Amino acid sequence: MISSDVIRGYNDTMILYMLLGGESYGYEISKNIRRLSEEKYVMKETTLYSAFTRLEKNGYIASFHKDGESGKRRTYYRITEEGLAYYREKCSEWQVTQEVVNKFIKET
Amino acid sequence: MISSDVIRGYNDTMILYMLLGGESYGYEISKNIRRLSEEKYVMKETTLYSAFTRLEKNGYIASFHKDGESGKRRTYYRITEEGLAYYREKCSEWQVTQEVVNKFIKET
DNA sequence: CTGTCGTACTTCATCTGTCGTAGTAATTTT
DNA sequence: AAAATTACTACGACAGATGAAGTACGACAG
Repeated sequence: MISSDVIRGYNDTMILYMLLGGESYGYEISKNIRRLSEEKYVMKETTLYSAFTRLEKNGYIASFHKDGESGKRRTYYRITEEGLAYYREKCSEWQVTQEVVNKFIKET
Repeated sequence: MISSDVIRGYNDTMILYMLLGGESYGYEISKNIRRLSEEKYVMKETTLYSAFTRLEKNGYIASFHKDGESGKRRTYYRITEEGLAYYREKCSEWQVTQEVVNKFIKET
């Protein structure tokens, strides 16, 4: 199991990635992350929802409601331009991070 | 610059790696990390020293003093068997982490 | 012989993000 | 009708990173 301290800096990025394909909402994103990671990473509910608040506060995502849906009050999110820019930044940061950390890793 | 949240889970691992080559002390480790990462990562002093306390408390490193040294009170550390085991664990965890995170990263 | 720089730490207080616990409430499945 | 799943929200605790500040020794310049 992956320790959360490692992933810490990438929860937001994962969520943003999930929104690249179009709007979505908490539960769906959560399941998709789980599926995409092949069950290797499961984001905790509280982590997920607090990430939404943070991301929205930073202007990286925008929330809205769909009326006409059945009674489940879902909050949908879409990624913003700023969010996309931030995502891209994080992607290139990740490349550097990998390079750096790999220098401290002994194979086998 | 690499954000600290990403590295968070690997500061301890980096320190342990530095001790694989033999005993060392704070300032030296710090400089070596800096050098090995090609200036891409500089561990903050407070982070480094609080990591030492944690690592020692967990039995992953052991501290000692060399007498006969000039008046600079250096605290030396060496890695323990448990520390080595922990380091190896972290290394294989890192492989999984990379695989997982990479699924959420779009190239270019 | 004084001041500055580099070495080698320590203490303390703060912040951020994660996570456990718990609770609400609707819909779907059994 | 009960149980499970969906879809959240609130609250409090905790760990690790960090900024700011301070201590103290040695070397070296001016």
